[in-house]
Amino acid sequence: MPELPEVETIKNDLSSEVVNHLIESVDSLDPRPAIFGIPPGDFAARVVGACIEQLQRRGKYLIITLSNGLHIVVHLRMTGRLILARPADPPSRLARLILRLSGRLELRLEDQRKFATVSLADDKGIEDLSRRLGPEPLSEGFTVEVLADRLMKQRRSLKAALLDQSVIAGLGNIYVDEALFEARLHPERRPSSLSRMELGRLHAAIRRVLQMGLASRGTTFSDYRDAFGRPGGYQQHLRVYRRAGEPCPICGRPIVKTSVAGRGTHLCSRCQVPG
DNA sequence: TTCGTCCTGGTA
DNA sequence: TACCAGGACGAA
Repeated sequence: MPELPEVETIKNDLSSEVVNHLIESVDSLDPRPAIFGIPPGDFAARVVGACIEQLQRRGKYLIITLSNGLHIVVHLRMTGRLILARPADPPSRLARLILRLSGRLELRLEDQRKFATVSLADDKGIEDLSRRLGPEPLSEGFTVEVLADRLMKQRRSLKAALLDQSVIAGLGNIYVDEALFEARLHPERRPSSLSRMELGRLHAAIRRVLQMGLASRGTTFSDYRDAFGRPGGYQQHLRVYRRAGEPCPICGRPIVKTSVAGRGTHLCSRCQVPG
């Protein structure tokens, strides 16, 4: 599941490889178009001939800025991958969209479960997208005060609030479970019940797990790969996610798997006490 | 605010 | 063979 650290890793990998390359042609390989809002032919007509100027990440979105003023917006959802390849490399059966670039380079969107989305946006479209999303948790502006302000308005569970991209951008199920364990907060706590000290712990935990995930180049269970097709390494450092039955690294009690906000949720029932 | 939907491979 | 995994969005 590509979350902030995974998308950031892909963005960094791709930036050094595809910036200043021309899009020479586009191949849409799925009868059900991966491209949202525009017929595949129109998509090709609007991007072929443009140069890739910049790659950015906003939340879990990867934004490819072109020389013609348009942006290709990619969301990998659960199983999407953006892989760099050479034309001679045989395409994976999972390939859905191929951008053929100058310099005999290809950028391929592969997706087992076909949830990934690609769309085209102008500057205003990117502004609208960004406005819909909450703050970037690794930015300087993401202070304890900002976190407190955004959580105080929430009435649902802490986990549901943290998964909402309009509250904070970039967190998904893995890093939310890890951050809540790190902060010793139960996922079903009401956000408004958090003390100043607990908010401080949560703020530090969110940043810490994301930074560690980034340092490990993301988390791979089965699907996630970086732009070169390599798995990440953070799964070896996870403390609760997918570790049900294993001893809590702090107190030794078995990690429990339950369901919160409709998502599989992993926690230590001794270290993370409901408020 | 919660649930169903999209989708397919892996697992019980 | 049925169910589970889950990001985002629309419906109830």
